[in-house]
Amino acid sequence: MLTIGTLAKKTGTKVQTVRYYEQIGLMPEPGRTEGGQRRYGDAELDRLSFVRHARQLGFSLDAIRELLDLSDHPGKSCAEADAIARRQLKQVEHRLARLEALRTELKRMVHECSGGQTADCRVLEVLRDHSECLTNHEEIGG
Amino acid sequence: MLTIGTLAKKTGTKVQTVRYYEQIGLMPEPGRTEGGQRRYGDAELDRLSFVRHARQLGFSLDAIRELLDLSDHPGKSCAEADAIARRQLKQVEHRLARLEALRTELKRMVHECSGGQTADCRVLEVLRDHSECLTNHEEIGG
DNA sequence: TCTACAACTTCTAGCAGCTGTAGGTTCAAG
DNA sequence: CTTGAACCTACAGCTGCTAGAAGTTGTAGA
Repeated sequence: MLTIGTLAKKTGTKVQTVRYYEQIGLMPEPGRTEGGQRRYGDAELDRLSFVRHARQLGFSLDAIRELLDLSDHPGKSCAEADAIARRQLKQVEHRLARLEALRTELKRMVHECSGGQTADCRVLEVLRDHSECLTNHEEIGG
Repeated sequence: MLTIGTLAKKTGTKVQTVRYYEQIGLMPEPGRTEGGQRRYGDAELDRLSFVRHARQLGFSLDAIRELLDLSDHPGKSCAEADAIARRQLKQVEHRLARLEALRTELKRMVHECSGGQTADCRVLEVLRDHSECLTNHEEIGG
């Protein structure tokens, strides 16, 4: 039986985060000691590892909820899990494209800065005048 | 003189966001009509455009605050603005590297999914077992 | 067995950067 | 003068945690 601290350490999670996952129903309510402290078994360890790994791959908590549900029903079609992963892949590729455009623009800004006074700063100038950009970056980006 | 709605439309911002920027001191308190409605001039339009453009390039509101301050003092050295932009470029490049690793992993997951039952789903399997990953993705990523 | 103290407990608030809603007021066109 | 879109304030909510306060439990060493 693992304490919440041990479970957290084993999965690279903060204790508060484990409790948060329990609160939002992503982790089950675990058994407790007489004094009221949480104790976990291997099933919970596996589940939390799954969650953390999916988070590392950028899945949202909602997506993870779906994936966990699918994982809990081995007879279901794999298609749904596949769709979720594909959706995530699309998102990642979309963000990649955006970031690449941003990198280009930032590089250009930085490159053109001659190091004088802010009155002539290319960085500020580009920010002031959108028309100087080579790419469109309409969406909020990060 | 522009209403807040017109200002918002011209800069691709939501009305609430403009008020939010005012609240956090990123935008100045504008003049008001007798009835209490905000009215903006060209200076505010320029400033908001600057802010939005910087947001699109992924700068944080704090970074933007600094950039605005530099922009307001044309005699200052350009070095600070340059440093902020370089910092931002570094962040973008870091995120790019992460996302590229994620894309690789997601592609592999999706590619290997044969479309059967969830019991044999590669997507879920990979999530369950981190050791199947080719890359390390320790940080939270997206 | 006692003591010390790390680790646990709940509760609440805060972070970024907005976004949405409720309930009311103002402005401008017809 | 009426209508109704757009404005006003104030505050709650979003994601995914994270930090702090104030108090309790578990366990190792003396």
